[in-house]
Parts: sequence; structure tokens; C-alpha cells
Amino acid sequence: MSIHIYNTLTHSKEPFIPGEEGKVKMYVCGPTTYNYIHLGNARPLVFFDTVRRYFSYRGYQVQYVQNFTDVDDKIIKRAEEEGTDPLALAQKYIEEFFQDAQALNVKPASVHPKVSEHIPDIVALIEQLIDKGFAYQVEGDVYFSVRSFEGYGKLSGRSLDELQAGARVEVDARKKDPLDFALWKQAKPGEPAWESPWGMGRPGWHIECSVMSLKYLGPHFDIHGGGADLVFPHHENEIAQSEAACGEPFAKYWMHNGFITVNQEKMSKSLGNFFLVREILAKFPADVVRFFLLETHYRSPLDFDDQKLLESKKALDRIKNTKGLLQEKIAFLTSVNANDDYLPEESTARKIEQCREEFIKAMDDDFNTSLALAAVFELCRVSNSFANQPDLPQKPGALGQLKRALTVLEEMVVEVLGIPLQREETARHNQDGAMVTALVELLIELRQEARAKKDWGTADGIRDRLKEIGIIIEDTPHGVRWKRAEQ
RNA sequence: GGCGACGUGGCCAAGAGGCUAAGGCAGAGGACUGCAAAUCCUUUAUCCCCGGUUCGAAUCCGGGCGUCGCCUCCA
Repeated sequence: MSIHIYNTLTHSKEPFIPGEEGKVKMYVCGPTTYNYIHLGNARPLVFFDTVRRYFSYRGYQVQYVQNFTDVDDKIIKRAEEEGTDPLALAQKYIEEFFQDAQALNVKPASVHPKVSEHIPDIVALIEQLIDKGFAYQVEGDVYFSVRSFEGYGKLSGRSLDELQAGARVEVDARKKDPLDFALWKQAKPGEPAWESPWGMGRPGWHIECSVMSLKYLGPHFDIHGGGADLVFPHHENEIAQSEAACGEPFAKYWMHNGFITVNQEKMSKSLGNFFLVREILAKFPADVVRFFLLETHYRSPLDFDDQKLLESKKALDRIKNTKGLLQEKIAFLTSVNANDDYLPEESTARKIEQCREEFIKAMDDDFNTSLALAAVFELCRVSNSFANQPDLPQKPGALGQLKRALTVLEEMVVEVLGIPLQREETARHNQDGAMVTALVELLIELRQEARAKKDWGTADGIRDRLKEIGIIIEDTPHGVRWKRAEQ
């Protein structure tokens, strides 16, 4: 079984065959940086980061390009409102982008090219399109002529005539065809502008992605991704420009994630019902948000509300509990000098490997994270059962199996899905951590004394009060376990 | 108007012709516990409706109802 990918271009799942053995070249459309990113931006960000992680896990060398649109009408408008410089504004939100991305444990791409730094490349490609007869100049603007490109509409599955019939775009009499789109826009006074053969101006929206993907990945790379709303017109136009210019096929696999809805309605900038990642991270831990985004298959719509995040948090806690239990038992068996040979024929060992195989099978099948999580939970169940056996130290290969279970769990959840499995609070309060630990342990000691005297009132009182503070006490046959409650 | 997607247990969500329809959350019962917590075990589905194809359909085809999206900046 190899990795299979649903390709928007062919409307079917196809086996992934890289252009270059052992390598994956992927380009994912990045944000227009005129504001903090919102949840809708977070989905492709997290999902394609997971794709990239999975390819690495499967032994591929991944070259991942994600652009920033830092030259754009919306940025200009916003800068005008705020009385700032458009490029400075864009730069500010690029920096903010990295903060949110980092919080969501998204790795930086191999390259993050910006439009503003590729103007000469863009101009060169536009010139090439004009030379080949695919584009034409009208005053200071340059348009791509959709009629001149035979394959126009192949990605979105629409013919030019169909598009024309339903067109809502206002007709610009200077265009040869209403669907022709701008490659270069003449600048109005005060707007950011660069020199070009057609006068001062700036690039249109679509050309940048063609230019930057071609520059960093070459004329035919493996994967091009983005949100489903980019299929038309953005990606359709990219294909037209790129293939017209190069005369050869552009990206091979086109992947598009579904939308996030709020109250079953599309979250969009124009509706104003979008949530900033920042706002959500103020209410929920970042790992829960990432987990939530991966619980649903990437091509399905995903409805957001607080209640669902809360459920995700509980589900994720289950995984964290297993990790904690495994660590605890590993420490215990290590302290009694148990042998840590791994005996793969033991029944638990076999179940662990089976979970791992299920996980890979699920991810191979068009990155089915939802099904992959089922394998993770199965591993949790298997691990919990095994680790909680009273005669664990007598089990052959017990320590080896616990260690293997932990390794597999971390591979799947931390390495591939990108969920750190850390207790956030512990990480956050490092400074006071030692003192808190000492204090909690003192209280636990006092409580144990009360319990020894069967003074349940005092014992329960301490436990309840600690819980209010955010410390959870669990009595086990081998002593007391405590942890911080998150949130 | 043109094009497309979706409708699975109380909720979320996999599955895309054939063993008992994954998994999570919530609920119920049990084990463990001084009581809890955590954990384990058991338990909850005429797969929107109506036709059709097939030995066999949640899965394929047709029709209906419903929801959503794209065609305009959007991930």
C-alpha cells in the first residue's frame, strides 16, 4: 500500500508517485497578511503541516513552499484606513502569522516567499505570456486571455461558456473576455508600485503563486494545496498561467481542504463571523485546537463551536492520560531493574504493532486523520489494559512493551499529527514549578496521614480544595498520582 | 440561473458493494476504590425518503426532500 491522494483535478484518489524518487515537492497557498489569521486559515495550515509531517515520517524528503501575499488590494485598503504603509502592515501580520502557526505547532515551510520580493520574476513571466500570445496589455494593465488557453476550466470542471452564463463579474469593456483576469495592475497614486514595461504597477493576485511555485519547485511539482474556495478562480488561473508559459503540466496533485463553518454557516471575512486563532487560543489550549481540526477528514466541512472543542479536549486528555500512565509504569519497572527486551511475539506487542499498521493504513488513504485517530485510541486502550495489570512486573517483556507502546504513541500523535502531548500548565509555569510540586506533595502527605486515620472528611476536603485550585489527585494501589487540570 | 458537495446511533465522525457499520463525547450497568478520579468490561444504528441494478447496497443508478458550498475578496 502506498500513499493515495484525492486529486481535485481528476476527481479521484490516485497513488502518489513523486516526480523525483524519495522527494515531495509541495506548494500551499498562504494567507494575505492584512490581519491576524482566523480559524479558516488554521485548517489548511494544520492539515498541510500534517501532510508534510507524514511524508517525512514515511521517509520522504519534503520541500514545502508556502507564500505570503503581501501585495494586495485588501492590504492597501487596510493600510489606508490605519494610515500606515502597506508593506509595513503586511510585514507586521507576517510576524503575527508565525506566532499563531508556532502556537499550533506548525513547522515553518522550507521557504516562505513573499510577493514583494519577487516582482522581477513576476514581470518576467508576464512578459513571457505576452510574447506567447496568452496575455495582452490594455493601457497600464495586463490581462490573461482565458480563451487562448485550451485547458481553461479543467480543474473546476467548468467550461468557459458555463462560467460565462453564470458570471457575476462586472464586465470591463477593455477585456477581450469577461473572464480574463489581471496579471498586472496599473497603480493609482499613492499605492505601492514597481516599475514594469507597462508602467508603474503591481501584480494581480494569481500570478504570484505561479511564479513562486515555479521558481522554488520547478515547472512540474507534486502537490499544490489550499482551501476549497481557491479551486476557482485562483487555482484554475494558476494552471492556465503556468501551463501557458511553460508549455508543460503544472502541479500533479491538487488537494483542497473543506471549509470551517460556524453554526453551519460558512465562516468568511465578508460575513464577519470568523474567529481569529488568537481569540480561540485565549479560550482553548493550542493542542486541543489542533486535535479538533484533525478529528474530521480534511475534505469534509467542519463546524466549530465551543462545545465541540470541550469534547475534543476530553478526548485528547484520554491520550495524555495514557502517555502519563506509560511513563509512570516505565519509571516503576526501570526502578526495579526490569529487563527491557522487546518481545514482539507477546500478544500486547502484536496489538501495538497492529495499531501502528492501522494508523499508517489510514494516513496512506488520503490522510484519513479521523480513522488514524481510531488507531491511536485503540493503542490507548491496549496500553491502559496492559499497564494496569496488577502482575505487570511478572509479565514477560513488560518494560519493553511499555516502551514500545510509548514510542509508537509519540510517533503517531506527536511526530505525525503534531500534537505535543504535554501538560501545558507544567510547561508554562516552569519557574514556580518546583515550589508548586513541593507544596502539592506536602498536602498529599498530610492527606495520606488523614487517610491512614480514616479521617475521610479531611482527606476529601484536601482533594476537593486542590481540585478547585486545579490540582487533580488520584489514588492508585501503588500510591498517589497528581496532575494539573488544564484550563 | 449554472455547477458541485453532503444527509450514518443523543451529539461529533470514519466507512464507499459482502465477516458482528471504526473511533471520540454524552448516557446506562458492572469491576476496581473508604468515597472519588483514572482505567477496564458490557451496553445504545430499520445508515433522510421512494424506486431500481445485484445472489447481496449505508455504499452503485434514478427520483424526491433537506442542508451547505462555488460561480465575487475569502482557507
